[in-house]
Amino acid sequence: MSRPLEPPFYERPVQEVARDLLGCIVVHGSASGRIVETEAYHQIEPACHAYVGVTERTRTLFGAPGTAYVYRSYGIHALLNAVCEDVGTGAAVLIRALEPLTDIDVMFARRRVALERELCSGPGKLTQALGVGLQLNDTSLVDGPVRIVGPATHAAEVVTSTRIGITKAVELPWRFSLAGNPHVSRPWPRP
DNA sequence: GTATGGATCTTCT
DNA sequence: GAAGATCCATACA
Repeated sequence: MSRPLEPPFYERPVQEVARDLLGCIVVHGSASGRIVETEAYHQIEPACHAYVGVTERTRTLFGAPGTAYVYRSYGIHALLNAVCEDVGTGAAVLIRALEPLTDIDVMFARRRVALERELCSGPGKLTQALGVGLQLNDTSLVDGPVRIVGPATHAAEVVTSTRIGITKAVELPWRFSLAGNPHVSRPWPRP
């Protein structure tokens, strides 16, 4: 049986949630994909948007656990996060990569790429493939329109490494991915 | 295969 | 006015 993850799942340390989200499924309409890569962000470290406190942009980050935080990156891309921990705490898990499961033909139509591994292998790519946009900011990941369902179904080891694309707090090992999965956004660092 | 720069716009200083 | 949790096309090796 699979069902949407409930708020208590998100109301835990954000690093635990990031690790446990691997293998769960993101669903939007009839399109879905398995989470294979995540990153944790928390207000205590400067790479997180919430580090500067509550602003119009970051308000969602301090909201209820299990809420979607969608924001625009580099003026072009929409990035999907799952808000974690208590109300009033700015913490979220960035969904960085998915393994496409259903409605793959629709994803190809949205993405206009040739290879399946190019559909969702990056945080800006997967939102485009799923049709997730900024209008879904501050919506529920429990009741939809975008849902994350569990329990996790995968047999792979979880690899921990450092986060990607940031300039502050780069040393924190808060990136989690499934070992050997071809749909991750970047290869893993050498052992 | 790796390297570089452009696109494009919100947010905060 | 500058920077940013990115992606893609293009150039070169």
